[in-house]
Formats: sequence, C-alpha cells, structure tokens
Amino acid sequence: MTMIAGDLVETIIKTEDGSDEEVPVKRKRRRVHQNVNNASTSSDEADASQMQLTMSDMTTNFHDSRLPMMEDFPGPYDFRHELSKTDHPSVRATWEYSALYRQVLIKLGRVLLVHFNVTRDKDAGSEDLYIRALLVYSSSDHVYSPVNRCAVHAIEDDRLSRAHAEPGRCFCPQYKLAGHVVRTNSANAIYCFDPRSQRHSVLCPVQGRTDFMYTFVCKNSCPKGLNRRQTKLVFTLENSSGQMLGRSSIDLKICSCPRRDREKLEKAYKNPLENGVPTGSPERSEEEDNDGGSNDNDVIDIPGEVIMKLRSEIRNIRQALHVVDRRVTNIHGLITGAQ
Amino acid sequence: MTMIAGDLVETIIKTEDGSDEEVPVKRKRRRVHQNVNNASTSSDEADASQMQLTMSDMTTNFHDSRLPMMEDFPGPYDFRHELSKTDHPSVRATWEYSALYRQVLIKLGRVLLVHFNVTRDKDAGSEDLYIRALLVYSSSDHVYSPVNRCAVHAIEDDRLSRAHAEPGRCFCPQYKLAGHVVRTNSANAIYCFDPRSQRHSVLCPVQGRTDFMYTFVCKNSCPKGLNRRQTKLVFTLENSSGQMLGRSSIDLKICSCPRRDREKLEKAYKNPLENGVPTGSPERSEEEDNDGGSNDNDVIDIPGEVIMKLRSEIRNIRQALHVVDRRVTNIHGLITGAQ
DNA sequence: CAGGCATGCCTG
DNA sequence: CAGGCATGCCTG
Ligand SMILES: [Zn+2]
Ligand SMILES: [Zn+2]
Repeated sequence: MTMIAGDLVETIIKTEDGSDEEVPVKRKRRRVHQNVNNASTSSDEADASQMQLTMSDMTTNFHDSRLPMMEDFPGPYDFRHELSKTDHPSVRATWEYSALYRQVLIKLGRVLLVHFNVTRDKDAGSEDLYIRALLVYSSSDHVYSPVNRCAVHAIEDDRLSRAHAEPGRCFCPQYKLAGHVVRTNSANAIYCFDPRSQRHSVLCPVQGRTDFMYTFVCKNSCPKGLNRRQTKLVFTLENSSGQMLGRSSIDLKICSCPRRDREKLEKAYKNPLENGVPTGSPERSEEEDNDGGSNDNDVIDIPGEVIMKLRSEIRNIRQALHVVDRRVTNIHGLITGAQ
Repeated sequence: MTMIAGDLVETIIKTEDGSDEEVPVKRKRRRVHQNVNNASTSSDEADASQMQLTMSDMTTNFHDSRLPMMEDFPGPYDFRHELSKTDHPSVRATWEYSALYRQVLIKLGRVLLVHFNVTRDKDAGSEDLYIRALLVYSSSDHVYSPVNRCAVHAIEDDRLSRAHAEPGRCFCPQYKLAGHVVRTNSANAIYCFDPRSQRHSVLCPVQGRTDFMYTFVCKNSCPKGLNRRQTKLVFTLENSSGQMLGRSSIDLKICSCPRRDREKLEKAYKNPLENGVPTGSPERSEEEDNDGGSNDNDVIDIPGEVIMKLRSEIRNIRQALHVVDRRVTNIHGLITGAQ
C-alpha cells in the first residue's frame, strides 16, 4: 500500500462515508509531459482549491481527507530539489542525510536549505511560479490524515487555540502560524490552508532565487500530534492558478537526535538478520477475502453482535495490512536507498 | 534544601523581585499542638485564602508562589492516611507502593483509595471537617511552582483554554476541571483554586466515611507540565474556616509503568555503588560565598557585563545547589524509606 | 555533541 | 502485563 516511486502507481481515494473505494490512476513516471492533464484529475483539484479556500463539500472529519500525491514528477520545468548544507553564517543548519534511506533528519527549528531547479525553456511563457511545501504522512495508514501541529506546540503560538476555533476556517496567519509545522523565512511566503483536505502548507513565489530555507516546528514524536508517524515533505511547483507543474519529495524526520537516529537506522540495514521479518497475519486467508462483510451463512445474530463482528474483522484486516505495510516500507527504503 | 521531615525545617520565601530572601521558620515536629498558631503564620494563611478566593496581591507570576508545607502533622484529630488496595469490584486499582522510598506509583486515571484517620475526641466539638488533597513538587528547585496540568491534557477538557483565560481566576469547574491534576469521585468535592499560590486542589467534606478515591490525570512525565519533576501528594485536614488541623503526605509518581519504575528504583538502592555520587561543583569554594554579588575589587566593568557576571554566578550557585539537593533527596529517600 | 538514563508505547 | 524499542533530555 505504501506509495512506491516506481513506474505504476495506484491511489486509493477514501470517500466520505468511510468506505474504501479503489480508483487506480496509472501513469508513467518518466514521460511526464504528456501526463500533465491526466495528473490533474486527481490530486491537482485539491491543489487548485488551496488557492481559493473553497468551502465546498466541507466535512468536519479532520482525519479523513484526500490522499496527497507524492511521486516525483519533474514536469515541464524539470522541477527538482537539491539539499545543501547551509554555509550561511547566521544559521547553524544541523541536519543529517541518510543516503541509504533518502531521508533527512533534522532538529526542531533548524534550517533546511533547499535549492530548487526550475528550468524555463526559451519558448515557454514566463508565468508566475510558486513552490508549495506540504508535509504528509508517508505510511499508508495515515496518508489520509493531514499533518497537524501538536497541542503543546500550537498553544505556544496561540494560547487560546483561536486559529482553528471555527471549523473549516484557518486564522493561523493571525496567530503566529500556530497550525503550520513547516515554516520558511521567505518574505513573500503565503501560508495556506485547504479546507477540503484540512492541510496546511506554505507557498513560496519563485522570483529569481530558488533557494528557500525551511524550518519545522513540531517533531515526529510530538504526542498527540505527528505522534511518531513517518512523514514526507512534498514540494510542488505550481502556477498562479494552482495547476501542478512539478513534484518532488523527501522523507523527513524531525527529532532531537538526528545523528543517533540516522546511525541506528543505517545500522539496522547492515544487520538485517537481527530484526526478524514479521510473517504477517497467517490466520487470514483468501477465503475470508470477500467484500468485507461477514458470510451470510453465519447464524443470524442480533444486529449489535453483527456490527461487533464486522468491526472486529475490519480491525483484523487493518492489522494484517499494517504488517504488510511495514514490510513494504522497509523494503522500499532499501530499494530506493540502495540503488 | 530539600524539605526533610526532621525536627527543624527552614523555608525560603521567594520575593517578587526575584531575589532570594531567607526567612527561617524553625519549629518542632513532634510537639505539634502548641504549634498550630505558629504554623498558621506561613502556609495556613494561604490555605485559608483558598476558601474565599481572595484577589489580593495577585501577580501574574505563575511560577513563583509560596512554599507549601509538607511535614506530617497529626494534630488534634490524630490525622493520618492509610492506603488500601481497592477491592472495589468496578475499579481496577493498579498502583505500586515502594516501602523503601515511601512512594506510590500509579498510572494515569487509576484509582488510589485513601483511608483517613480522623479521631474526634468526645470533648471536642463536632465542627465540619474537610480533607484537602494538593499535589506539590517535592524537590527544592520546584517547591514554589504550583503543579499545573500540561497543555495536552488540559486541552482535552478545555478545548479553547478558557478555564484560565482570565489571569487569577479559575473557571475549571465549568471546563471539566481542566486544570486539576488530582480528582476525586467524592460527590461533594469542592475543586479549589488559590489565586495567591496559583494552586489547584480538591477538598472533600468529611461526612462519616473517610475513604476517598483519588485519580490523577497528568503524568509526572507530561511535557511542559509536571515535566519529570517529583511530586508529593499533601493531605490537609481543615475546618470550614480553612484552618489547618492536620497534615499527612506521600510521594507520588504518576507514570505508565509503575511496576517497572518501582523495581528500577529499588534496584538502584541495592546496587548503590553503580551510580557514582556526584561531588558537586568543586570550583565553588567558601571564598566566593559572600552575599552573592561579585567582589568589588574586580575591575570596574560596564554595567551590562556586571549583570552578566552576576547572573552567571547565580546560575553556577543554582547548579551547585541542585547537585547537593539531588544528593540530599537521594539520601532522604533512603533514610525515611529504610527506617 | 556522545553516552546514558527515563520513560512512553508497541507487541506478543 | 513483560520485554524491548524509540526517543527525549540530562550530564559531562
Ligand atoms: Zn509539536
Ligand atoms: Zn498531562
């Protein structure tokens, strides 16, 4: 289920009523130009709506919104990012990079300097461009959830939790950006909130320089916030109408000890035998893989019990999925890192 | 500096301007009856003011309030407490007791059933009595700070942090007791806030039964809250005018793994050689122990630098004090526990 | 900044 | 509920 940056990608769009509806969106990775239109059918609508704060089909379900796209997509401007250790005198840029896992590990509040490649062909117009930075959960269990700031950190900027007192509205700009985990020093930055996906992001206008300094003001371990979930920082190149013109992302971990955590991570790679690979949930077999309902040749139970059973079944499947997901994530890290 | 439940106790009252003014308050521990009046000159005024929410000499300095008293004091009613494992069917009372350290370790939200001894002599009047439960920091570094709930937990009960939006006022009763770490199921409990000390506490009327069930809804480890500071639960017997008639206390740790933590604690006692005793701050010697100012035979510096030096000196002394304090706390635990 | 501990939480 | 890991923070 984990999004693999391979050639074919499938996305699942979770619908309002909670059922999982599969909408496979297949596309090639390399031959991107021809896919711009296709691509804009799924995530780009969401991206576009971020520009105009649409209030349409808002629900108050904060934990169930649309799947963000994460695959690399150079697009017409050959959009790519590049990390550079800050030689800037004023800022100490302490972060670690695990080439093995393609992951940046950084302390809270420290600067990550990112250089973006945006190649304007001579014959292309000179439209206004923007780079959006959006933090998302990378494991399939949580891709749907927006990454929100934890209460402890949010309250530091917004004592009375006013920025999000009104459902669907974001007043973060008036409250020291309380809800934004990702910050930038870019003077013209626009801090966005998409009421549909309930996601915060920051948009930097591309004006000559394409080096931006980002900081992150929650940790992946923040209790009740990111809550130890893995994250990915997704950069998208957009024009002024919010059309997505390029995408690029990097795994990001905000933590207290980047060095230690990277070393531990990579050591785990070198001693893979130690961590016994889980075999998943062996009891689950194909015969149970009908549409998720219980078999109707069961004894007819009172409704409450049926519901309990279904829920329990869902839990079991979720668990099995989770196990598989973890394995895939591990393997994915090894593949993309080791190549 | 740690409050030792010995015969002589000294308190330091911290004044508004931040300077430490020593006010030694010496009193005997055992011969308590004659000391009731004396005692009421220091902490009991605060106790009394809790009854009527005085707004007098309020400052918004939340972290610097008066020293709570913690010594045992049976008083005229031979006030004592007694812990009993709940045999109550409905509640699982999971807590651990370290006899060695006289400490209760309990999980968040679990019930601590406390029985109080309140002996009314025949000839004594039948005044109304109350038992107050107040959680305080036990190390001398933090005795002055009220124990407040952490933001994460407080916000669960009070989404918009309204209970303490107005400085000096407490609306916790309207917001699910958001600010109260100590709760009780006692129906007639009165949840108090003393604007002078900025402390929350809970008062239970003594009506026949003197068994109360307490729960604790923050952990000692709560970030930005108790923040890994050690605490003591102080019970005081009071009459309806707030006069203190008895006191009794117990070290309390609210944590996720009471068993493990107790075992670790006690193991440390059995293998005391392993943890090297710190030798304090060896550079600090008596010659520097003047009134805390720098020697005036220093070169005359610009004021800014003098201030810096003084601050640094204060920091150093604080650190040394801290080291000593820890040693004393350790020794204290061993003494009181092992006797 | 590294070593080590404290401590929450996950997993069986 | 125990064992073990993840991870913050303290200490030198
Ligand atoms: Zn946070
Ligand atoms: Zn808490």
